[in-house]
Amino acid sequence: MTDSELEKFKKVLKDENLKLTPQRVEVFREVCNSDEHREAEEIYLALRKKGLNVSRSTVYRTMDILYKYDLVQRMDIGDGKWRYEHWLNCHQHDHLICIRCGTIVEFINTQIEGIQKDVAEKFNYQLVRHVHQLFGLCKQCQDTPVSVK
Amino acid sequence: MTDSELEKFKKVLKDENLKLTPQRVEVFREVCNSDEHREAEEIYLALRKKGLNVSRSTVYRTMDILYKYDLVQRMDIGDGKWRYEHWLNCHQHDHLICIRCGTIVEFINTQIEGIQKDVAEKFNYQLVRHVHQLFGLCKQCQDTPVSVK
DNA sequence: TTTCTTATTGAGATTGAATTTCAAATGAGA
DNA sequence: TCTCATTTGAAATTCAATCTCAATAAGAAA
Repeated sequence: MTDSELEKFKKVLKDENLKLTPQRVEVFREVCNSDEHREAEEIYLALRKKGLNVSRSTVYRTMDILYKYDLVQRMDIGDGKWRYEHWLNCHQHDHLICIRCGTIVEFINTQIEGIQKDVAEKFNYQLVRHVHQLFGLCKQCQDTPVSVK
Repeated sequence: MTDSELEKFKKVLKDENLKLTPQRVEVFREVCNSDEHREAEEIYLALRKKGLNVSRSTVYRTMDILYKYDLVQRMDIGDGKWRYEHWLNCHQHDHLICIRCGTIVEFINTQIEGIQKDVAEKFNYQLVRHVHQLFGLCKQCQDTPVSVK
């Protein structure tokens, strides 16, 4: 987390009349300093492991704020849990997800973005956002036989 | 629901050593006879409204079977509930979803399918399935002012 | 048709992620 | 420093989905 990122967060809090608390800063720092796509629980545990005592409630509440004000991105891969990733450089991207090991890789394809606009226009929808996830087996999982106990 | 559809369901049950019960048939019929994308609870309530007493548990359990054996399709639009649609003609398609009224429209775009294969190949992923959802405002919602209470 | 075995049903309990409650603590403006 | 609305933490609650278990019913065998 750079100073300018922290400033951006402080500005949002100020603009929204939200207080700058140590807990909120720690949650934001934790999310910024990882490129993973993590669940709130994982972020909570990562903080605890570092000796930072931020309650589970506060982690959930802070993630809501960060998402609401576009400071993090979140995704739902269909298992009932939100996964969060930092959104510092704000590159729109989609995801490739390994159905065996859970590895998530990002991809960008401008051609698809163009087609999405065409599709929305064709159906008279004003496009706001999209979810595009490709599920499959990553190279490593293709090459690893399923373990037999 | 046509006779051939029912036969297909009966065949799956037989092949999997599952019993043909009136409840299972009613659930399957209810799903087949609607083009909506409904939650298990909605399907349960639709059955009750018709005087068919199938328990909530049985609806959930039957939807699991129908999904597992490819007799229905299901989708997650990020609100924590599965939505089911019949899968009789089995056309692969994606969805346009209105973020205000919830209307769901289906679209097919073969060009995107080709690009998806290319992307997966580029990252060495063996593509299994995908989720592609476009969220926006449908024509009607674009034209309807948000009601002020 | 009757018997028998096993799967299925229904009602309620349980699960788990997320949200809410509320008393105590704290940020930040005056 | 004082004040007070906001925030925190712990526990309770929510809600879709799943599980439990006793009672019921499918359907194979006789």
